[in-house]
Amino acid sequence: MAAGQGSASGTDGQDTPAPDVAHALAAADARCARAGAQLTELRRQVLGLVLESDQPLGAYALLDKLKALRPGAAPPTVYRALDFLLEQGLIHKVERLNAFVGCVEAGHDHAHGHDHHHPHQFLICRDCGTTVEISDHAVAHALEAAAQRVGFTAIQATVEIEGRCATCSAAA
Amino acid sequence: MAAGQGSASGTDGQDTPAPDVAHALAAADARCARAGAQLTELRRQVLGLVLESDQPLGAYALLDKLKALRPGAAPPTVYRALDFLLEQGLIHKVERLNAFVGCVEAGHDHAHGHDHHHPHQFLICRDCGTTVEISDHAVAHALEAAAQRVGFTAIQATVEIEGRCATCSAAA
DNA sequence: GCCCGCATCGTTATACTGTAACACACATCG
DNA sequence: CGATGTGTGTTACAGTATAACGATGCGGGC
Repeated sequence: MAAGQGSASGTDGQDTPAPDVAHALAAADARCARAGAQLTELRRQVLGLVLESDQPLGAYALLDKLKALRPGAAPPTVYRALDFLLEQGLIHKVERLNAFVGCVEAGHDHAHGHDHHHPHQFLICRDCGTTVEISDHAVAHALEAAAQRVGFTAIQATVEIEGRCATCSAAA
Repeated sequence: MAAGQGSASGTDGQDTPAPDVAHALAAADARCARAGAQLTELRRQVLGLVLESDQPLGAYALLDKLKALRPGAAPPTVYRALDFLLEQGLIHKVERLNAFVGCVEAGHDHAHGHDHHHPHQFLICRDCGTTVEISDHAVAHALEAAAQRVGFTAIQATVEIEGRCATCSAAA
């Protein structure tokens, strides 16, 4: 079993045995422990699959991968795990793609007390589809200010910028 | 032709409850004319339905309403119209709700030359579900700046802020 | 007039995304 | 032991969106 981490399924040229993933999983463990949440085997597997991919994965793509580890997996299997991971802030959903990515800050060890969602934004390249997560505080502040201006109390923001990444810009 | 739309009546042929809607439709006409696009009867009907609603409408809710005007309407009927209206910037999609709203700026008469998408943001209340569109330039600039900081060329941004509207905040 | 290409729309079928509902296993607690 | 709560397996279904093909109508070139 446990061979699951590295050579996923001949994805692309990049075959990362990913010590990053192992580290992120350990951080996730600590985070869940602090939050009193259980990072079960299933949830860890799903998180691992999301983290392994450098690009957003749809729920059913994830399901396909998960089936290699859990033959009986069905849609609710993966959706329940995803819901948990979203609640814990370990992954984010890219609404425009109906897909999920590991959270860039999940690996950071914050002082306890900061266990919730952090502001984040996605940059999605129209040409190559590459999706990058950033966490820009100026954007967060602008959003907060804009909301307050109309008496709205912001809790969480979905920000997804579509455009052209540096690589594709250079190519064009 | 007695396809009533519920409220307004009495006026001859035209069955438009809101003068806002009529105005917006006229503006849409002008806009499409300038863009060399055809605002056909179907598209105008769908746009009218979206504009009539003060809240986001899902494609199938829209389809149900459209069936009153066009018995044969099917999913592609409404999706094609929505695609056109999105391209023309006459409506926006709220990704988190899989729903569509009329564009707040579509009714404004801009100097020609400004026929494309404008920056916009949605405020979605968790309690009452009310969705409001704003167009905050500070947010737009912050997004642009954040993107440029990583060499990304922004073309269009989806911004949806979830939280509590003024009314629901006051109630709580 | 006639043909052709194009955009629009009708129609059927299907793919993709997400949930409801119920059953079972196990752990904790009185 | 029974009761409760969480996590998971399993079946079925709801909701969202698109593919594919046909029919119509309109404008341009012959």
